[in-house]
Amino acid sequence: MSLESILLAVLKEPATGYELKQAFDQTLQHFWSADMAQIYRTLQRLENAGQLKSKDAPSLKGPARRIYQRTAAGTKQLKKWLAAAPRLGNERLSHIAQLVFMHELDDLNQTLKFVESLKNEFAQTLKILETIFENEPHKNLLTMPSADFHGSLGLQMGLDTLRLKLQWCDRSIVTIKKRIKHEER
Amino acid sequence: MSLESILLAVLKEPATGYELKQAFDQTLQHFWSADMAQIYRTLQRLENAGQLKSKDAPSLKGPARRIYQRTAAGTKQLKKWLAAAPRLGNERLSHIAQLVFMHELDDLNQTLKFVESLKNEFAQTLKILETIFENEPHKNLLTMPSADFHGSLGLQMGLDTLRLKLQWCDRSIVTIKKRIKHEER
DNA sequence: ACACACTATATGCTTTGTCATATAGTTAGT
DNA sequence: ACTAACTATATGACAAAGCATATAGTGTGT
Repeated sequence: MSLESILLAVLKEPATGYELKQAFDQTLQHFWSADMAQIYRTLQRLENAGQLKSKDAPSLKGPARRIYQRTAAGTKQLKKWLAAAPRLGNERLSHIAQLVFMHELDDLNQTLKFVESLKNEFAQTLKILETIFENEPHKNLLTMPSADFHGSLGLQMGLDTLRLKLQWCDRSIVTIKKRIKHEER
Repeated sequence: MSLESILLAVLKEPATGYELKQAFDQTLQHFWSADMAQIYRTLQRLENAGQLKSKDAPSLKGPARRIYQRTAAGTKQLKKWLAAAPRLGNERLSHIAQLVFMHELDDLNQTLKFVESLKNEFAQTLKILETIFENEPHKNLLTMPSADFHGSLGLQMGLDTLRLKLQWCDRSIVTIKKRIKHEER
């Protein structure tokens, strides 16, 4: 399971469920999202399976924290996942589905509005990724640490994809407007 | 729920669960995938909710078919979904997660192999979409039927995205190879 | 006669994911 | 003193998704 593997990956460095949730909200969610309930339960499951261990720790502010860390068994499991072939073809792009079937609304202004709001969303996400990129100490791709290098490849994919999506929005908006004008005649 | 809505959308024209599954396998899965069990059960649920109606029909080859069709209530429900704002941020790109954490394998040749296999997958999908595109009677975007126009917007997004992903693969492969050479020194 | 592929629907079981909510301590502002 | 925001973990209930498998008729090749 991907969430299990992602948690194992992040938990090379010890962290609590709460911290993991924040990591998801900030960066991870751009390729995988997870909610609290799921994270806490998955951590428990991984500990029961011996792939994580945990210890209690006091909190500066709030209730006691439970710090999880990967075990050797967990590392083994993680590497197995990392070495597997990519699993594609489970795309879930509900917004594209919406767009494709939107002719049912029989109102191109709705389509236009929809693509414009898509553009907005993409632009916001792009901004976030750009901030992440800028805050990285852009080291040389050849000499930077391997973890950073791999992260950089992923981030670049995200940046490129979002920029393309914005272009697609712009072009689509132009086309839709043209079609609206054409309809008005 | 997106699957429900997608089924409602496709079922303007009557179809059986089997035919819907084929539609998913051929084109729909590029933005939403669903398996048989899920489709049949969702159809039943939608019928119970009065959004679809079905009738039995004999089959030329095989057991009796159950043909589903959208009701007025179903259309209403569909339009509600179509008119809603896009729901982004539920990305589930396990392959990017894999790549980002692949430094744990401590073997850039594995990373290289991984990106190469990604490239292969993307290239195959692109071929499929290009075939779909070519088999369309490329009508004028201004005058073609509205359903085709909306489909075309979605298809264009898919084509653009895949071409970009292929470019990303190529650039990444070059970079990884450079890093491998750099490491060898 | 037999195997295999295809058409066709359906159920059982399990895993994942989502949403709401309970509990509880800390900090900062009004 | 009160409230809101934040830190922190957890459970209950349910919806969605995934995987295997049962059932059964038809057509094709060997």
